[in-house]
Amino acid sequence: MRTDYCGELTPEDEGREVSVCGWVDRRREHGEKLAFIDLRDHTGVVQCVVDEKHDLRSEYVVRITGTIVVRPEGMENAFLDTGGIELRDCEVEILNRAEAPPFPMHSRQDVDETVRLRYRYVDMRRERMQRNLRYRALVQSAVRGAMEDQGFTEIETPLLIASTPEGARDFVVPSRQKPGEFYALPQSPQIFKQLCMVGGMDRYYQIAKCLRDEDLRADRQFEFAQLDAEASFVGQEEVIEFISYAISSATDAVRGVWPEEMPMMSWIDAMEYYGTDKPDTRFDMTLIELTPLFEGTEANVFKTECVKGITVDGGADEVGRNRIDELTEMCKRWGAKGLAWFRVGEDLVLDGGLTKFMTDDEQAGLIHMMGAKQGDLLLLQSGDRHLVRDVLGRLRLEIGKPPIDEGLAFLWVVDFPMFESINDNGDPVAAHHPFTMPHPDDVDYLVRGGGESLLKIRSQAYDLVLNGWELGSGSVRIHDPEIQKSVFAALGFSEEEAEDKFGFLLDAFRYGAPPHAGFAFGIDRLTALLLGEENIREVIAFPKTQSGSDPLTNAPTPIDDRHLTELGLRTLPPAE
RNA sequence: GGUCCUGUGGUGCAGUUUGGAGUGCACGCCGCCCUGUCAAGGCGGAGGUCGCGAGUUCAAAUCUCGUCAGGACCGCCA
Repeated sequence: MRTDYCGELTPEDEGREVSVCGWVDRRREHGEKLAFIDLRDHTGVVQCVVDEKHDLRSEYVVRITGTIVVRPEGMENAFLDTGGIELRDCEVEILNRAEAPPFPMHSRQDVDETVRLRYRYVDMRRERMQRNLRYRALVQSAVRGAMEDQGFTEIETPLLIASTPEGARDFVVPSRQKPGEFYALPQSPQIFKQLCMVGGMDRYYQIAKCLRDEDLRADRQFEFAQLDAEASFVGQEEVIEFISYAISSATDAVRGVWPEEMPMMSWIDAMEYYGTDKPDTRFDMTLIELTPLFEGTEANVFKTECVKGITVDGGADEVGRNRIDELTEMCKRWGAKGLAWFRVGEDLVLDGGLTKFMTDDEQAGLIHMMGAKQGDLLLLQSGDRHLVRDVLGRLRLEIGKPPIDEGLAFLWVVDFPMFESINDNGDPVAAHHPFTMPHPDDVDYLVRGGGESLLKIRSQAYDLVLNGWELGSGSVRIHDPEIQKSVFAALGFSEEEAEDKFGFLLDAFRYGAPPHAGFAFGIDRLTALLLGEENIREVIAFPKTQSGSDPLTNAPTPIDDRHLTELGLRTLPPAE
């Protein structure tokens, strides 16, 4: 049926009779005896000269047979890859007619996303989705290749698994054979990959679909793909090497450049200097510690646990009063009391409502510590340390964040704490999952009811960040059942609870578990960022909307009563 | 659960602040003309419950309330 692809024809094909198949991209008619038909397939577009009567319309599916001719001088189209040639003496065979597409096929204007998703099969023909989905495939293949190179074996893990109460909300599947009982869809293959390590598979990987029933965002869908990996007899350093290699291969496949070595930063530095555990290191504007400067100050605003500030270069003029008010409102929404600001004027004189409460030394010290120069704007937060970091971190992004497609800044964040806080029952809240190995120097703090000292425990957990997005995370796992028991105990699980939820894992660890460590990163997020897309829906063939529905298939849909009965289910009227 | 933004022929927008006849622009679509165009060109035409529902008003795309859909974000996502 087809001898060649449209986009691959060149002047070297001159004289060949070829058959190409595809969709009518555009037609330019010059009376009954001459028409130019641009025929499009997934490789590109080629101009076909049709000089007989025909009835071709946009998006008709056709096969065109003709002879390749180098275009006459002056008729070339420099904007088209095949612009040097055309098909002559064309015979047109209409394989299928088509209605006019519901939106323009060219990418020069944005189209409402609901309409694109409703007609995704048409949208997919357009350049953007063709490019994105093909690059996504390149990412996956590069990642697979990199893992295979490093001795990893692909193993599939089940989709229908037991529900675990930890972590995100599970998607649940009713059991027909055991009415009233349910499977859960995996939030990640975490437990299975650890079992593979006990099973002597040595190095496992999988591009796994994971499902979490939590609200959707630009970087979150119900279901997403991750490169999931685990290796035996290795620690953090090796895992970071494995994953860096896979990520670099993917970056090379898409961007054509192998990234420089990926820098590392401790979790505590990320929090203190960037106010977040996923810093966007493409720009500076770091959080500067000012607490010592205001020790013993008379200014009430700064009589707090922590004072930090950021410097906006040239912000004194660029950031107007209205904008400052706007930023202040944002800070309040984020939980702050307000926003302290100072403009640095001529001779480094500070201008701002709070200067009258500050001594000359404090003002001079502020300028010095902030590294400020004339024309800068200084923004300060004071209060509880967690809040100061958080608010300033958000403010920093609000003011300085570059467009998502500008540059690539990978960053490994290491030395996460084991527990992120103590809840109202006095139990610690795990920062990562409860199979994470504590830092060897900190194991002694790991006691039930340890209170605040538990927060000092570092874990051997690490994240990979790209342009301020969390790409993925991993850890060295606990392989010693005794340590695992004390972590469960510290978390406030009773022996029975631990046995009930994870007994099979603890059992497995008794039969010779090797030391092991692993990682997982999101394929959707990586692909989106590599392609400069700010939304993972753009790299997913059939994504859901923010409210979790699919405009194409209308999922989710009700199921009929007979089906419900078979599953032993009954629906309740919607809650008030 | 919450905050904010958007909804106007098939598509993208303007019109809404300050109420006065479905008004306009670009693309697309349909018909006719056109033998070298390539985002072809020329002439003509069709196409609308201004998301939906209530309210205010002599009068609502425009103001108010509610609701639905989409999006960004907060919460949530071990």
